[in-house]
Parts: sequence; structure tokens; C-alpha cells
Amino acid sequence: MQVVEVLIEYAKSSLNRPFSYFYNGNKKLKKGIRVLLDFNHRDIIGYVVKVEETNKSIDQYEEEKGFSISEIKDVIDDEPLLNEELLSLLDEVSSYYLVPKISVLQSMLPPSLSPKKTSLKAPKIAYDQYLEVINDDESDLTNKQIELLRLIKNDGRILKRDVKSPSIIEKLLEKQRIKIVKEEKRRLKIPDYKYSAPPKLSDDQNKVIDEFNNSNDLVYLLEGVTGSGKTEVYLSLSEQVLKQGKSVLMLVPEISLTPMMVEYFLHRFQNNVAILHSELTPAEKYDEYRKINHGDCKVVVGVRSAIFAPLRNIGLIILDEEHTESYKQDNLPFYHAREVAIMRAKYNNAKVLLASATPSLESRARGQKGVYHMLYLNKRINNQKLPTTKIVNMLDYKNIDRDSYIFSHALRDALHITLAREEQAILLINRRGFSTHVTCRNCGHVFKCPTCGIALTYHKRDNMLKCHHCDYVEPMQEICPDCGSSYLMKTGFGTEKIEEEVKRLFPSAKTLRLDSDSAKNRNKIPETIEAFRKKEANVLIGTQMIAKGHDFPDVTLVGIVLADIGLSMPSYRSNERAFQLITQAIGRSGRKDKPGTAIIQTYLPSHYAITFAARQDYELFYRKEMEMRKLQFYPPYAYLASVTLRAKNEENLIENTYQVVDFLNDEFGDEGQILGPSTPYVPYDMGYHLRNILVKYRDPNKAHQILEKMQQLFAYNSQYELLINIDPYNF
DNA sequence: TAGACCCAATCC
DNA sequence: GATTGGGTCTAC
Repeated sequence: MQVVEVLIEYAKSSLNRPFSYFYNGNKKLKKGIRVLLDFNHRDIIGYVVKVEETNKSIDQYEEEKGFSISEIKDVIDDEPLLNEELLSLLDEVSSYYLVPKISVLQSMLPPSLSPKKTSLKAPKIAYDQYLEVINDDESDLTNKQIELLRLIKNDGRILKRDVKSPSIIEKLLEKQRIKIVKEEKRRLKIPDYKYSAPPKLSDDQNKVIDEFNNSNDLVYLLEGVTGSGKTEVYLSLSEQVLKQGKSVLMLVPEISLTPMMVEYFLHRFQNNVAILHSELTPAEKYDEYRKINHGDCKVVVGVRSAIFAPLRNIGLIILDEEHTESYKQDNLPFYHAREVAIMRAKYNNAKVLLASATPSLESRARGQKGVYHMLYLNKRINNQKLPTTKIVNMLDYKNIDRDSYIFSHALRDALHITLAREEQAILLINRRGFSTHVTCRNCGHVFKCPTCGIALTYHKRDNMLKCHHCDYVEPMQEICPDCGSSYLMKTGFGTEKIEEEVKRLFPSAKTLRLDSDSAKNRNKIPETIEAFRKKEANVLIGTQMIAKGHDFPDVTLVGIVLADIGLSMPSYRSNERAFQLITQAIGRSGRKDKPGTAIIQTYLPSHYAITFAARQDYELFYRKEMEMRKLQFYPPYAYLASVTLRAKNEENLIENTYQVVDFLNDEFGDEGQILGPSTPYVPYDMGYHLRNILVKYRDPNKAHQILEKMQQLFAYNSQYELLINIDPYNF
């Protein structure tokens, strides 16, 4: 009898322990395979972490262990799913982030291989069938048969489904002239790119590459202004690494926003490139995964989760736009791709290259301290000038256009001039929908999401109220459900409202809107971007997704309709976010030979995040923000962990949260600061109430011990659920 | 995580 | 007395 210990598919810390099952079949079970189990009257998938051969009887075994064990229902895999490196990475990630191991496994593997019940229904390997000649003897064949035989011989082989007459194939097979060869199919369609030779590098680019090559540090931070040629540095370094027989992992924030990076890599490395991102279908993901795993592709371009790609012998890991928050997963397993990249680089003896025009404060600070090796690309390749920027104080009514409380005179005039010149403008408003709140003027009722408790946003196009946190939607009401008054007020504005304003003020303007509402399917984003680039419209209105690295040669005006939105978010990172967003958005104005203008409307005209962004001065912003972080004891001067408790019963929840707070206060003493409990911005979730605790500390090793102890004491509890987020972003 | 189980409320 | 609904518990 074989006895195995398995991790079960439920990603909960209270179930993050092995369960035992026996197996009497004739397969030799291995660590790292999936098995089908009966767990508490349900069929689930388990992941085998230990196999033991025993002569004991089941009764004996149960007696010893003190629990009953049942039999494995089915064995799913023959071979382990993960290689040695990923297995050790699994341990490292789950222990660093204090998250259930199974949650890390589920992030590492594509849906078809994931230890989840749904993987059983996920796509299998698809094959292409090819016809190949084994004997070209043409005797006793009909003319049609000879024709096909010659065709196949000529091409070497042809796809079976391309041949229209299956009967002729049958005959040729019967007469043993041809055979069918099955080959794994790659369902992701990638255009055939011709190799494009590298352009001649600038002196600055060569300097960066030399410095990178001639040092032995683990992590490099490349601070390079937009348009300084970072991509070519990535490509050159990747080429070198491939020549050494090693592989390359290239991470990008979101593929739909940066299809350019994928194209560059495909041009240089063709079918050596695998692509991994969230918009692939499960079948496509599975195929890409296997190609990487088999070593058919040595370059992976992908988003956050691609950091777990099963590449072997990695030489280089690049994170483009390293400051991007999408590198941090904000649900289980809460990992940050940068930290996982460093773990993998250590194991593989590889290097990590982080790059950004506006690096995250924590990376830049590590660069300052010499933990990361700083590299710089300060000059734009074609020496474009920075746009002229104007900050408009929206508190001063004299600045505001009376006809439109949203537009200032400055922005309206600038837009007018831009349209008259037949140039293009981008209007950024980092909020989608029409208005942000709907309130009853009579009784003060605010329409809120019943599942998460945040205010609903009015969307005019479909006359619905939508929750921007979950996917809750309800029809817009005409009367207040509390008092029956019909005096409902819509306050605040988003992209929809701006689009309407532009159309009202400039009836001849052609507008395009791009936000996650208008971009429902995966082609919509590149389509809209392309339409705007082709000048099918002259005003592009959108959320932050229009601010990212696109190149629009005819945009000469960028208007930031309200720069304060990010700043009012309750997070220690809100200044950093606002600075990065404004800096990036302004950078879209005035490419090529035409000078650009940017207009920033704000109620906080002297806020340093806005003034430094207007001047595109990263260094000054960095210094000022570092002072603030030091003063307030936030990263990079402190480490953070957040603890969230989630329960149905709010009274118990509050009491339990205080117990956890007391425990943390006792354990940390003056080695940490415990903030909270507080009610999160999103106060509840599917009928569960939430409370947050924020822990700040200097010594991550000590903190890790305490948090682990806390988890053991409090997480194994059915009254509430306890979630730990190490290095959280939203606090 | 989700089925089983338990208890109370509700029905006729 | 049977049925329904909500809350809690537990898993090998």
C-alpha cells in the first residue's frame, strides 16, 4: 500500500496542511502529481507532496495517526508538474508571503495543469496531423492518388486537413505510401515575423550594456526617460544571454497596453518567443506553457504571472516599467513579481534588470543604497523637447469656464487651438463612468453597492449604476428607495461625462473614449489606439490606460482634467501614483518635431506630486517623497504587512480583530507600529464584513516570525478568515 | 470551499 | 410533525 500526503485545492490558511490518503493501485506514485480525492463528501484535486510505501494495514495506520484515511479515487498525472527550481521557488514564495502553498501552485500552473477541479475540464493537448511519404512508388495508383503523393513529396509534408479528399488519403494509407504524423499544435496564432537586425546603438545604450555586462551584481535598476531606447537595451542583452545558451524572461505590465514590446521581441527572436498573459485562452496558455517547459522557446514575454514560467537555465529577467503596481498581485498569493524575480535569479545565477522612467520609491532607494546597481539613460534618442506645462488652479473661479464647470479657460482654449490646427489632444480623467455618486437631495441617501458598500457610479450610456469594485450592476432609479423623493443628484464626473462635455463644447470634434468600459474585448484597446493614431479622431478621452507608453506623433495637447483623483485615495502610495500617472500622461504630448502642451487642472495646485510631475522632475519628487515616507514611517523606511479579518458576524469580528491587535502589540513592542483596526475602503465583501490591521516594522525577519505565530494562533478558525498581505500596496 | 448537520422558525 | 432556512462545523 502507498500512503500519500496531499495538499488540497482550497486555498485557505486553515487548510494549508497535508491530508493523507492511501492507494492500492499498481502505479508508482510520485511527489508533485495531481490526484482525484474524496474530501468531506466532495470530489476535489489534491497535489501530492509525500509518498510512503508501507506494509501496515489501513486499520493500523489509522490507529497510529488518529484519523481515518480513504482511498485515492484516481491518479491524474504520471510525471511531476514542476521542476526542481519551481519546487523550491514554491516553498520560498509561500513562506515569504505566508500564503497557502496551493495558492502559489495555482498561480504557477496554467488552468489545464492547475491543482483545481476545473483543470479536469480544461483544454487538452491539441494535435496537427501531417501526411508524409514513406514510399513514392507510383505503380498501381490512380492519377488522383499520384497527384496527391507528388504534392506531399514536393512539400515534404502537408496538413491532413488541407487535403479535400479523405478517400484518396485512405487509399494511399492502405497502400502504405504515406503515413500520418501527429504533432502538438500551438493554438496561439503568431504572425510570421522576419528577423530584423538590431539598429546601431547609441553611445549611451552601449555604455549601459557594457556596465551591465562588466559587473557581477544581482539586480540592476535602469532609470531611463521615455524615448531613451530602453527596449533596444533589452533586446541586445537578451540576444547575448541567448548566445550563452541561457534563457530570458521579459515581464511587461499589461500586454494589451504594450503590444509593441511583444512585436519587438518577435521580430528579433521569432519562434523562440513564448507569450504568456491573461487574455490568452486556457488552451493557448497550455500550449505556450508546454513549449516553454519542453525548451522549444527560450524567451518568454509575459505579464506578472509569467514570472513562474517553467524556463530552465535563466540568464536574465527584465521587468519593464518596474514601478507598475500590476506586478503586485492583490489577492492570494499576494506576491510581487520583482521579489519573485530576485528569488529566481539567485537560484539560476542570473541577473535582474528593472527599468522605468519613474522607478518605484523602494527600488530607487535600494539603488541609492547600492543594493541595486543603478544605470542611467538620460537622453531621448531624437532629442524631443519636453512639453510646456501649465497648472490650473480650479479653486479660483476666475480660471473656470462658466459654461462648463469641468473645463478651465486654459484647457478649453488650448483644445480649441489644437482642433483648429488639426492636431490631436488627449484628455485624461482617471475615473470611468458618468458621475461618481448618486445622492438623494431630500434625505441624503447614497446609492451603494450591496456587496461591497462603496458608492455606485452612474453610467449614462446604458443608464445603469455600476460598482467599480465588484461587477454589481443595477438600473438607474428615478426615485429614492428610502424617501421616495425624485430629487436625485449626480455628483462627480468620469470619462463618459468628459466625452459628452467635449461633444457639447466642440460639436465638430471627433472623439474616442478608452477605458475598461469601452474596452470590453481584447481587441478593442489596440483598435482604439490604432484608430486614434490614424487620426480617425482628434480627441482621445480615457483613464490611465491611455497614459501608458503609446506613441502618437500628432498629439500636441494633453489635458489632465482632474489631477487630484489619485491623491485623494487613502494610500501611502497615492503621491507616487499621481506623480507617475501625470508624468507619463504629459510625456504623450509633443513627439517628433511638433512642440507639445500639457494642462493640469487641480484643486491642489501647489502639491509637490503635481508640481514636480509638471516639471518632469523625478529626482526632486523622489527626494521630497522620501522625506515624507521617513517622517510617516512608510516604505522604503519601514516594511509593511496588512492583516485582514473577514467574517459574517460584525460584532464577533470586531472583538476578534482586537485580540489580533493586542497580540501584535505585545509581540512587536516598540519594534513595530500597529495601526487599526480600520474599516477598509471597500467595507464588505459578499456579505462578509472586513477589518484591516496594518503592521509597520524595520526587521522583516523578526516580523516574519511574529506574523507566522499569529497565523498559527488565529488563522485556524472557523469564526473568521485571516488574510496576511506582505508588502501591501493599498494602505 | 461546500456539503452536512443542527436548531429554530414557520407552515398547515 | 414536516419542511425550510440560516448559521456553523469539518475535512485524511
